[in-house]
Amino acid sequence: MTAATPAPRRAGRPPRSVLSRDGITRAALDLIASDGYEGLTMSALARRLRVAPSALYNHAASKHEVLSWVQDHVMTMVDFSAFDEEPWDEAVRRWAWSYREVFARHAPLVPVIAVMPVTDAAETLRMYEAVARGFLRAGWPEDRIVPAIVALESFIYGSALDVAAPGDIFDSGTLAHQFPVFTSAVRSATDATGAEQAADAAFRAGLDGMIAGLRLQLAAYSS
Amino acid sequence: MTAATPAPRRAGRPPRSVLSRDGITRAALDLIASDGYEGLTMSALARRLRVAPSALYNHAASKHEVLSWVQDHVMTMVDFSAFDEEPWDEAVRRWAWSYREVFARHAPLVPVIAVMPVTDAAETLRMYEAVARGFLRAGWPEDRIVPAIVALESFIYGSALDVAAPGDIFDSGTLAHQFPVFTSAVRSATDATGAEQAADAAFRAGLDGMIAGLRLQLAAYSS
DNA sequence: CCACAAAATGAACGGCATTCATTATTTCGC
DNA sequence: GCGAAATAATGAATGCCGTTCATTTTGTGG
Repeated sequence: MTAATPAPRRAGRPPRSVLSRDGITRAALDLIASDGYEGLTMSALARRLRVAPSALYNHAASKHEVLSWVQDHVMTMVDFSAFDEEPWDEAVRRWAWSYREVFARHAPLVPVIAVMPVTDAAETLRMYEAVARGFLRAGWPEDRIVPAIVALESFIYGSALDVAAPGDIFDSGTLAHQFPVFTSAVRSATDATGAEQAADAAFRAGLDGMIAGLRLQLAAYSS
Repeated sequence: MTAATPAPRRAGRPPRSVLSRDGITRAALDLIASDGYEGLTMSALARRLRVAPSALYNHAASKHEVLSWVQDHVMTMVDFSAFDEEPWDEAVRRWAWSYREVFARHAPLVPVIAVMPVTDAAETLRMYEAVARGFLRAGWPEDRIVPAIVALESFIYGSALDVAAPGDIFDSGTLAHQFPVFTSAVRSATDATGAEQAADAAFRAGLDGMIAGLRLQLAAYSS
């Protein structure tokens, strides 16, 4: 029984390639799941893949590129199936809640994804195609679809960041007496809903508001 | 004329303190203005203040704390004066546009601020107080004010990130033919408004939508 | 078969935030 | 007014990070 350590690989190209885009992406997601995004380093990634850190650079140009692979995979976790089954309002609502939940668990991706081109991000494009079809079917003018989607996405990204905020983020501390109106509003909000669901309450208010507002715009286009 | 180099400071506490919270914050903002956020390092900050990097840690516990000072100062650039002068709709609109513009120029602060407690952030609290007063005056129930503000802020933060996105972020590249509906929607949107104002169009659509939607909620509370 | 591309190792590199020992100065309690 | 303690600077060192490069081995196309 000496087969425990499988003899460290010598330098030089191995018989069969050890790394691949899919393998790296999977390992990165595993790492994120166990150690979070601060644990996702090129060294840790290489360690998990039983490879020297520099080997990664034969497949990815940079850590940023690895992050873009992760981002595209995370998009597959967003549920947009409601656009095939439900009326527009309800489909948008379900999609947005799913979208926010997924990226709340992947908040560090938000600043990356908001700026990253979708070129070659096939899964991301799959989602946009389904959503755009849903908007078109609901009667949206073609040139208003993308602005509306971007607006919803911006709200979703911002809200995903908000989920990570501590429950007492609005605690004014010693300065409370200088800002009585706001302090009182914070208190009555946390009384109405628990502090831990504050993010949910804000998301619901904003999403329902935006859906209603967009529907008004849609009605205006139709007339 | 040998007074050019003012003799490097010896080790030991100087007669009059060289550093202060305000001075560090100012230097950080200067640095950001000239070199951007990637140029804001503790070394560069120390260099600008003619001080050793380690001296900064007598005043700030970490770079993150410096960032929180910067954030609070940046908040003073947001114009919320409309809440004293205009009806609710218009005040929210002006505030939101100003807020987005400021943080579009400070996008790297967005993930920080969205999670940072406001305790001891006096300028930030000043803004919230004014906004909350505006909502109260417009007839909002006290416990609905904070969720509405958070919803608007989430949208603003997400939109600020969006401003930094490249104009051709939605270019589907070689995969375009697989996603015809979305590709066509992108084209007709960029035809209608220039690519560089895409972010503005989306922000206008979303903001007007959300304001209309929130006004509907307000009307519902009143009845 | 041979040149070249591909894919690994391992040793570097520069930059980063941060810590620590040291030194000099001020401030505060007695 | 004096001594102790807090304060605020220096400068050296630490450890981690992403990344690059020379080298070695293996696969592959002309």
